[in-house]
Amino acid sequence: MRQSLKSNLVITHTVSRQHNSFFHYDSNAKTYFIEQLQTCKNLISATTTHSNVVKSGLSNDTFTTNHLINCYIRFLKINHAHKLFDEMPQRNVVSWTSLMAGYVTCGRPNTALWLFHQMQGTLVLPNEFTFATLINACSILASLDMGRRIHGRVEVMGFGSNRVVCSSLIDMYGKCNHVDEARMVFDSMCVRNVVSWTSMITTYAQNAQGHHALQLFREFTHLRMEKPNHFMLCSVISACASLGSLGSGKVTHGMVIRLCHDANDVVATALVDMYAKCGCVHYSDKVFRRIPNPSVIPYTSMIVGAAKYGLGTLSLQLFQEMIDRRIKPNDVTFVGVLHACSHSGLIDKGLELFNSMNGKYRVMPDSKHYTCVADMLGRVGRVEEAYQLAKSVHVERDGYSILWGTLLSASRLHGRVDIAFEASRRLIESNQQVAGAYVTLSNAYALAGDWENAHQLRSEMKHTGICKEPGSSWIEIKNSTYVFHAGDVSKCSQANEILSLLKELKHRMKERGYVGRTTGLVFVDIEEEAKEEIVSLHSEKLALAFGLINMPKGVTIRVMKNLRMCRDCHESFKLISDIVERDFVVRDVNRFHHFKNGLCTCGDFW
DNA sequence: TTAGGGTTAG
Repeated sequence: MRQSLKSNLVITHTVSRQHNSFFHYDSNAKTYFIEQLQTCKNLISATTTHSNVVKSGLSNDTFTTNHLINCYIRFLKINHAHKLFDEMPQRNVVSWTSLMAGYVTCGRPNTALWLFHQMQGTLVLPNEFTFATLINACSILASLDMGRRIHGRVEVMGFGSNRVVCSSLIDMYGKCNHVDEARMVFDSMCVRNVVSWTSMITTYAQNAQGHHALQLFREFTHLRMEKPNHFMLCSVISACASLGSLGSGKVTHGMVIRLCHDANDVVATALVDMYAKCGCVHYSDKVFRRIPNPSVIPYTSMIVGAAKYGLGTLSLQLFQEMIDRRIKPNDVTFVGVLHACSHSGLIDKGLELFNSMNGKYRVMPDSKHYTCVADMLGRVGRVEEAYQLAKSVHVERDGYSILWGTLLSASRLHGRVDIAFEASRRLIESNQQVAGAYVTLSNAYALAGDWENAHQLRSEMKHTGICKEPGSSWIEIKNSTYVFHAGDVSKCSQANEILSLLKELKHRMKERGYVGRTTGLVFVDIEEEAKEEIVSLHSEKLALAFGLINMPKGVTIRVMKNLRMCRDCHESFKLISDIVERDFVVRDVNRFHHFKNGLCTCGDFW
């Protein structure tokens, strides 16, 4: 790399002879070079200017060299930047911080931390820019220990109230899954801005605390200090998705449109994901089709959404479409298409895609893909093949438990107690998913009629104090959330109604040829997992059924005609109408817009 | 008068 830099300089030296007016240092030349470095559009221009800087005798000037370093970093030429840094007679805090930030940008956060270690051996002191960069490196690495140590230095050196440093700290603690520490930093801030609020909202959203994320977003909007930007809206949409909260998701979508962020691809991708997770893949598709040139991420989001909804053919069509448009799939895309094949019974196609991953698409299969294939084979009863696959691959710690957990479920489902036993043994030995492994193995014994072993395992769990938290699932109906815990319907006021509905659904599904995963075991005390399964299995259909009961179609659209909405709201309504069904729109608009004498005075959806 | 923070798919 260093050799190529020299070559470039030789070439550009020849070129620059044509207009060699910068052989001597003067301040105008310096200003000109800096402007060139800040605005140059390609590496050739950068190296040409570099050559002229050298000829003009400015190569020892710290300020100009810092600009050169940052210019090379802009083109991701970190080795060029580091060589310049090494050759500097005098480096200041900007030189150090620029190079550290460059390494973070180039995906080498560890080198940035190593540079900080080197810097501590000099007389140059770090400033708030340096700390923000270092904390960002810790965030990427999810290195809590290093992050805490740098936080300590931040406080000692008096940068603890800097807004940018604090926002980085919130993000770092969030990425390390330490929500309380992130909140402590957030609460300690005297002045916050949209970035600090976004960091905290994102922390909640990414740590399964969607309700807290939405609550904080409400607080932010009530303050009316700044408008939410696309970063914040993305996190809010993501929180709605994690909660499966369609109502909040649609309201946030309305806000996205009103604040003119609907053309942002990242926001649109978040919406695609949110609608799919809320069970409205049809809306996902509408949002997706409005993205002019979707990259691999929106495509993958749509592929995964369709896959989870059982629309395997749609997933595969989208996959083919992106290949035709020369968009390169990545590892996540393959998780999506394999998942689609698995859930739609497209085994041959799934195996064909899996086998072509490396050769045709240059994506190396990893534990996620092995698990998808094991799941795909297991679902159709090809448990032996799934078992052979799992035994033949080497996977890391987390991937290992997921892969063998999948094998355990498949073997239990198809009565292969031998494989279930081995999968459980592997999980218990690896000290992961231990309680789940005990319960599933116990169920496998019960399914095979081996009640003695089933009870013995349960006794063992009691004696050793292994306890599995009951699973739960939830649905949101008309802005209320209904939570179901495995094996406990007593807290639900509509238990009888729900159970009779489940029976009815099960009956109809059987009529259509559905073969249940659970049999008479479902209502035996020992089988809490089985109950969990039946509740989660039907929750989506339950939501639909409740929808039919409690949300009749035909909420009159005439109401809208009597209302005069402000122009913004009217535009929002028109756009949303294009995306979602009308009866929902009417409810949403009536609920979240404020009307006075038939005139919309709405300033905010919230 | 150069360097720093928050977003989307599994």
